Amino acid sequence: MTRPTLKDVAQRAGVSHATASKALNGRTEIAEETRALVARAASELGYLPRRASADGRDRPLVTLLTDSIESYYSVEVLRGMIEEGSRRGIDVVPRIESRSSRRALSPWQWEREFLRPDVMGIVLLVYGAQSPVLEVAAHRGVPVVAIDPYVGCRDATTTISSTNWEGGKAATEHLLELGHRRIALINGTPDFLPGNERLHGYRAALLDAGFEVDESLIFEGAYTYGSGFDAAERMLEMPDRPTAVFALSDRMALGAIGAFVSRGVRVPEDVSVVGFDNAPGVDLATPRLTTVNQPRVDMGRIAIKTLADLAGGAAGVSERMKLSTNLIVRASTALARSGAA
Amino acid sequence: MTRPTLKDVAQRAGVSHATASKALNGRTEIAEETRALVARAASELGYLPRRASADGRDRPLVTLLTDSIESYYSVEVLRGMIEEGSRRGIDVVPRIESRSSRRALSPWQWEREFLRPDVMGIVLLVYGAQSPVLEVAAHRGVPVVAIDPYVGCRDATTTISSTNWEGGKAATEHLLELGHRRIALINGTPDFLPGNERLHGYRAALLDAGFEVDESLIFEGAYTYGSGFDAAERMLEMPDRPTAVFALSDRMALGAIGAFVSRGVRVPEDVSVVGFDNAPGVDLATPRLTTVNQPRVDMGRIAIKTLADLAGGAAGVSERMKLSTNLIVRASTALARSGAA
DNA sequence: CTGAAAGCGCTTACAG
DNA sequence: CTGAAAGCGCTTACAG
Repeated sequence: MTRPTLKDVAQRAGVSHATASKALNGRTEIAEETRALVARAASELGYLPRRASADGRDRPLVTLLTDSIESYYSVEVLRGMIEEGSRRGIDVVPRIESRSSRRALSPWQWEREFLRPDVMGIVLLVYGAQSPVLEVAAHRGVPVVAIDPYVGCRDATTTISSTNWEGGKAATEHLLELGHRRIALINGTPDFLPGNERLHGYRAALLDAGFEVDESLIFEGAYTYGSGFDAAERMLEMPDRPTAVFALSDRMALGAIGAFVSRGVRVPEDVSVVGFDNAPGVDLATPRLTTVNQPRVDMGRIAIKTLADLAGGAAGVSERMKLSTNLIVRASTALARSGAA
Repeated sequence: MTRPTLKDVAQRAGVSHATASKALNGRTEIAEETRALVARAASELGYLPRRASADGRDRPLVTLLTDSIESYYSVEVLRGMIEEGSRRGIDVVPRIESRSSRRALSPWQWEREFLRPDVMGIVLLVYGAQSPVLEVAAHRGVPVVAIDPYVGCRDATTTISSTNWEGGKAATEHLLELGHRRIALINGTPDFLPGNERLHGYRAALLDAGFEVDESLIFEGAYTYGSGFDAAERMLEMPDRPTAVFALSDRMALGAIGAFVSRGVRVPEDVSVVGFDNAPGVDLATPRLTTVNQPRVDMGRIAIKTLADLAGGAAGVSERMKLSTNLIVRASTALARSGAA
C-alpha cells in the first residue's frame, strides 16, 4: 500500500482532483457539503500532501546553526526561538554543525543541506563569523541574524547581544553602594569579547565613583568553577583581603563561594559575591546568588521576530541590537562590615 | 527578480534542464565537467530547489510536540534529540502546542499543521496521553514515542522513561549505608507518577534493610524550593530529628538545605541531603548536591534512534523503555554522626 | 459551485 | 554522457 495522493482522495470523495485540492486548501468557492466530504475522505485515507503547493509554499522555517548546544546559554536562546516561533507559526530547525561535518560535503551539497526550500532565515549561535554561511546566505538573499558572536560579523549581518558593559558596571556599582572598597574581579579568558566588556564595566564603575583600579585585585580565571575556586583561595592569602568579589561568570562566582565556605569564610557576612549570567539554579543555591541576568530567552525571541519582520519587508531594522542585562540582588551580597571609607 | 528555477540554471549552464537536474542530484552518469558547470551556474544564481524531488523526498524530520518547554527537563531531552538528529541527518522540529491553539483549528488543518509531508515520527513530551495526536498518527502510520508521560499511554505507543523506583531505592540505600536510620522523605504531589515510584523505592530500601517505614518522616512537598524549605523547618521542630533527608526533587533538596543552613544546621555535618534529578547547577552549589541523575539527554537520543529504527523497518522494538538512573555522590551526604543503631 | 485543461518545477526511463 | 519526452503531484485561471 503506497501513500495516498490527492487523486485517491478525490476518487473516494467522488469529485475531481481539482475540486479536492480547492476543498483542502480552504478556498471559499467550495460548497460546505463538498468540503466536508473531501475532508472526510482525506482523513480516512490518511492523506498528506507531498508537496505543499505548486510553488513550494509551506510553513515557514528558520534554521538555527550552532557549533554546540551543550551550554544552557544556547539552549535557552533556542527556547526563546521555539516559543516565539510557535506563537507565529514558524518552525525552528536546530542543527549542530561541526567544521568537520561541513568539510565532508561539496559546497553545493552543503548549501542544500542547510537551506531548505522554505527557510525564511538563519540564526547563527556561538558561531564563528568567518562562517561561509554568511556569504552563501547573502548570495541567496536569505536573511541571517547572529547571536552574541565571539568575533565581529560582516557589516551586513544583524547581530543580537546583550549589554555586557552595562552589566559589569551595575554589578560593581551595587558593591560600591554596599560600602565595599576593595572589590576583586575574577576575569575570564581574554578571547571572549563579552567578558572583556564586563571587565571594562567594572573599571568604569570604579573610575566614575572616584576610585583607582587596583590591578592586583584582578584575578585570572577561565569561566570554570575551578578557576573561581582558585582565585578565591589566592584572595584569602592576601594581607589586605577584598571584601567583595565580582566574578565574570556564575560558575566562577559559585566556585569562589565554595572556596570561601570551605575555609570558614561566610558569604555574604564576611565577603560579598556577585556573578554574571543568572544561570539556571543559581537562585536555588545557598546563599542565593546575586548576579547579572542575561536575557537569553528574549534574545531567541527577538531573533525570530527580526527574521519575521525582514521577511515581511521591513527594511530598516536596527543592525546591532543589544538587549538589556539587569542586576538581580539576592542573598550573596551584603553591606560591607566596617562601613565605607 | 523572481526566484530562479532549474530551467534558469540549465539555461545559464547551457544544458537541458534534465541534465541540470541529474548533475545537481549527483547522478553518476554525468561528466565531471558538466557537473561543475551546472553547480557553478546554480551557485551564481542562488538556485534552491523548491520541491526536493518529484516524489517529495526530503531531509527526514521528527516533530517534537510539547505543552511547554520551560523546564530544563524538556530542554535537555530536546538537546539529546538535536544531537542525535544532527548525527543522523534528521531534522528536529519542536512545537509548543497548547490545548487552546489546538481547538482553534479544524481537525484537518490541525493534522496538516503538525504533520509535515516528510515527518518520519513524532515525539510527545510532557504531553497528556489523551492527546488526539495518538489517534491521528496511528491512522497515518506515523510512529510516535512518548517521553515520561504523566498518564499511561495507549498500549501501542512506545514510551521512554527512567527507572524512578530504582533511583529512589538507591538514594535511600546510600543513606542507610552511611549509617543513617532516621531518614526523612520530602514527597511530591501525588499526581506525578514518577515521583510516586521514587517514594516506593524509598519504602522498598527501608523494608529490604529490615526497617519499618515511619510515616511521620514522610513530609508533604510540591517539588518547589519553598515546599522543601518548609518541610525542613518542620523537621527541625521534631523532638527526635531525622539525620538525613531524601527529597524527591533537587529543588526541594536545595530548599531544605537553605532552611537548614539558615538555622545554623550544617549540611552534611549535621544532616545529609539527597535530591533527585541532577538538575543543571546542583554540582556547583555549596555543598555540591548528592542526587540521582536522570538521563534526560539520553532519553532524547533514544527517542530519535527508536524512530529511525522504526522508519528503517525494525518491527520488534521494545515498547516500554526505562533508562537507568544513577546515584551521584557529591558533598551533601556524610556518615551519620553517632553511628548506627 | 464544479471540473477539464494548462501549467509548475521537478525527475526518470529511454533513445541516441 | 546528453536531452526529448513522459510523468508526478499538485494548483489555478477559465468555461460552464
